[in-house]
Amino acid sequence: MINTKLSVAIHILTLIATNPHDPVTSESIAKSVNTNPVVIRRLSGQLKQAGLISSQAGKPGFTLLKAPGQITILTVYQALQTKGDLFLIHPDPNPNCWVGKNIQSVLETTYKRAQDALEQELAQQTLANIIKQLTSH
Amino acid sequence: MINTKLSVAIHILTLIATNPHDPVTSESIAKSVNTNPVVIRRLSGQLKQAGLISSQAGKPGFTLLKAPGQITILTVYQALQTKGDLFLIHPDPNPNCWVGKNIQSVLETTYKRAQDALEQELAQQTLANIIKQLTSH
DNA sequence: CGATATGTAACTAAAATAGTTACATATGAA
DNA sequence: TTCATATGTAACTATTTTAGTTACATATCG
Repeated sequence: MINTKLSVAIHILTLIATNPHDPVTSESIAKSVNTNPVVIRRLSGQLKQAGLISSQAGKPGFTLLKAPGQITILTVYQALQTKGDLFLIHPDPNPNCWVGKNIQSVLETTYKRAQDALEQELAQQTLANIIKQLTSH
Repeated sequence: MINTKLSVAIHILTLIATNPHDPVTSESIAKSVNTNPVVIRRLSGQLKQAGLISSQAGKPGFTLLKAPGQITILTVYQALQTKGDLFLIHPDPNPNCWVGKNIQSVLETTYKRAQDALEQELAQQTLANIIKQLTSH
């Protein structure tokens, strides 16, 4: 299961993108997300490292570094990803068993296809897309 | 992240499918998976409830109820699923904020597409497929 | 210089994950 | 009919993940 970090990250980027003038601080974002400002700053740190936003200690607010149409949800997803695998495989099946010995590598292939399909779809959707849907609400 | 249950369930079904004659017990499966028999029995219970296998208390072994070619990985995945959502959305964004108020429903749509893409791919792959790949190793 | 914000480390609480012990119940061979 | 053996489950524990919080160092700018 994919945790709420992606949702919060998209929430953060949306607020920054739709408020290019007044500074959107971790404090104000936290109020909108309804969480602690540190949670926001931890995520903004990852988004910053991925080159999606910029910020400076002491200076309030964040700046979007790419156009919303250029930021795909896959990019955001990958910015938060530590280990790339969506599916977990049981770690030590019995190597003396015919199935146990080979199941892991077969599952890897199976899972890779599924994950590719997921990521391909996430690559189709952009921040601009999200914002557009939000405005039509 | 999707936990190891799906991997273990596929492992279970593979062992049952490839040993139609001698009884494959939770004990022997556990040895191949390298885990506790109770872990296997818990999963077999869910596979049983999904109509994929049958068993009787006291009688050793499990029986596959469908041809391996008719069992898709999606079916197995869904047999183990308690709540259907792959992505989690942060639960209570601020309803007084324009973004906070609508972000959840927009993310739902976004995530649904991604999950659909994943599931469509999982539906393409069957137990027969897995077994075939295993034998060619 | 001081109010305010970002950047992080460290800690806590809650939930998910996986494994284990214990035991009730059904089967089938001796 | 009895007993070894297997499935079916409940209950408990340990580990890891997830999310939130406190505390504080550091940078900005009026």
